[in-house]
Amino acid sequence: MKKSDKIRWSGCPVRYAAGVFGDKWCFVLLRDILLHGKRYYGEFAASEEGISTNILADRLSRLEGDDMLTRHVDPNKRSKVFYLPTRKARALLPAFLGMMVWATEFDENTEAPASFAKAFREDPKAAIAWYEAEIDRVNAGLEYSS
Amino acid sequence: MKKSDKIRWSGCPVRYAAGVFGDKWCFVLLRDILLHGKRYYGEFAASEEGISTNILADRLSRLEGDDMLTRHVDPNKRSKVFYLPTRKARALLPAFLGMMVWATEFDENTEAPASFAKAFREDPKAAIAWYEAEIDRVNAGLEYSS
DNA sequence: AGCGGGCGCTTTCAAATTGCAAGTGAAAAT
DNA sequence: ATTTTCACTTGCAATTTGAAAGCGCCCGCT
Repeated sequence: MKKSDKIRWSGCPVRYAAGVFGDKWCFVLLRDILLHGKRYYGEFAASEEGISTNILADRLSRLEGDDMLTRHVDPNKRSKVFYLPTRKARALLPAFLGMMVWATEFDENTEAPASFAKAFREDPKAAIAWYEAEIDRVNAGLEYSS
Repeated sequence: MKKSDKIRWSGCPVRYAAGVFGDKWCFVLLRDILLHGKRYYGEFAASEEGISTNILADRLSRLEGDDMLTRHVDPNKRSKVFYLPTRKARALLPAFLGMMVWATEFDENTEAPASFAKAFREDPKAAIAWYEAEIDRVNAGLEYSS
């Protein structure tokens, strides 16, 4: 069960967003899926941040329940599982990239190249389209499955 | 002490953003400050979501430590305290509004009017400017203080 | 000057969540 | 047939949360 019994974490757009990904681990999972081309459970588990597997499983199923991801058994190796971003998750890209621009400006330890923020500010639509195409490219190698 | 000992929650822009406001309560506090014109401790405490005061105090000081807010004693009534958003917090507005557009599209229980998303999509800069002006307007009534 | 109330926290303690480590069971590889 | 890989699940200690009560300062009243 979720906390949604006490307060409806919907209604207000900000509260809704907080309910879906207002959590460190959901944040980095969405990053891995939307920006780093990760799809397999094992790839998420190996993330630099070191998420533990119980939390990983929990967050993946929450995101699936919130219609952000769909789960698929790899047809070529049925012991492996991958997750694909839904349209809803992909629609977060503009906001996500906006946050990245912000972080790039204010994090003095940022490792993001200045060119990224510059490109996004000059032509946000093009930057978004570029990441969308990346997502499609990664998905293309997997999408002949249930 | 913070969790930053084990993993540096900076470097990667998404991880940095998650470190600063990847938390339900920081999310709603920033909403209240950036979008709802709240400034006083008492106003935050009275938020619809019902944050408890220990968490509120903790999050306010975290946000202050992350240079998102500055704390001020009300010169007219020195038992009251208000918080002002920094330039860094205000710079989140574009990303924040982008998330709101997203939530408005996908939350079936949204209470946000369709006109909001429409206005933002048609002229994001104008929408941002409008909220910036609101923030200035609210601050104007308070900014003759330490 | 004294006193009662409002206000911004801080403390207390139980309950929920997290995180590490060690399973488990199905499927692949050997 | 046996081992290995893989995606979780479980057990348990440690951290975090949340509701409620407490504390100290400031203000307004008398």
